[in-house]
Amino acid sequence: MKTALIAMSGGVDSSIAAYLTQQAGYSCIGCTMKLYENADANIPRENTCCSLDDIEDARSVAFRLDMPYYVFQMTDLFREKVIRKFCDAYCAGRTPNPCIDCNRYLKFEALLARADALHCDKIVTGHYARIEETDRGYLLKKAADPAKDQSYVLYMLTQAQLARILFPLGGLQKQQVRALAEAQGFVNAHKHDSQDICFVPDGDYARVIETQTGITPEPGDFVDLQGNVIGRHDGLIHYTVGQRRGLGIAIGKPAYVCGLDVPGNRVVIGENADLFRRACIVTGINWISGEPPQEPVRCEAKIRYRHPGQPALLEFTDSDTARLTFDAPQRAITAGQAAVFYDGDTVLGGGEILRTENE
RNA sequence: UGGGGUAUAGCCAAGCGGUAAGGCACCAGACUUUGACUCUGGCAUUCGUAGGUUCAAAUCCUGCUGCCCCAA
Repeated sequence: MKTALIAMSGGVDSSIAAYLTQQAGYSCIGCTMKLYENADANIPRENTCCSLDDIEDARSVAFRLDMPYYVFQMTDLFREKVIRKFCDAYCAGRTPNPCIDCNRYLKFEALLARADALHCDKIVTGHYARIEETDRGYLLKKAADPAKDQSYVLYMLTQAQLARILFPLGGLQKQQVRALAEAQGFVNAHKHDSQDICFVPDGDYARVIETQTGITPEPGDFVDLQGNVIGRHDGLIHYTVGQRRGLGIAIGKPAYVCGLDVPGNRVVIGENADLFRRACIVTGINWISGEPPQEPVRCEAKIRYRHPGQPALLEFTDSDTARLTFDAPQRAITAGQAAVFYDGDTVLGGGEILRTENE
């Protein structure tokens, strides 16, 4: 009998992933990765994934499904691979996507190591994405439910990993998942979907950076596109390209962050129209098939989680670096965010946006 | 020191005798497994201040105060 290790957050999705994997005939082990401590902070929080309540929810579901269940202590790894990288990126003027690092290093890399230790054939998560096996390897594809598709945050998966991963929810609609949870009487059938950065309990990510790094951000100048000083800012880490709220700049029309000048400790302000760029450089590219193309590739590219893919041309300049040029200018292409390339429903690969490029 | 102008929410600003537009900012929700964006809602019982005229004043008149400009 095949065995599977299931990552259970305590939410409805991974619970149903566990249920479906069991129904598919796998011998299952449930587990929750404890990524950070927040239970002792006593923060009233509905949307975290590592509180004691969440672990109890996961345990409850595993118990009902009669699965062995473990909690893996991964707070050190999470701090190192996710929180620290998150802080470093912000301090360097970039805007990171911590979910991607968490997936890469924790949900898949670390989990696979645990699966090996437990002699599990597969690992299972509640991600909404599909894996398809073909004679030329595995394909990573968008989920059937476009509203819940998470293929964007999975662009870093390798063929070796894809061979051992199951995404039981990839072909389902969210509604179906909820209905299944209700039918099974799972405690979390109506639990709120997770959202926001899990280790930032109140949305104040800047404070997390300050406490984690011990660095107090230096206030500096807001400048317009001509370089005129138009105000004072609270420190670079509070801002990201495209941001409008929280600037406190009243110039009669909406003001947006158009750029971060790290050496000058300045935040450049402009209008919405000033945010559009056609091209950027993407580095650290993972190509799902394992063989990056030699020729330029037409694709649809997403430059943030909830970006509708837009047609673009991808030209590699290096084995893991490429220039991405959109057919039409895109708003707020931001360094640190991931660019993910698609061919229809299929994820070709992705990487981190290094900078925008002028044409 | 004369002469002129102007004072409306945090900022800009409409209003010109009939009982406070709008924009920006801000706040709160919604949306969202990243940061953002976006959307919806809220936001001056009061118009520098003290009086006066009037049924009725932010709107007219007078004093005072602040700021701006010109002349010295």
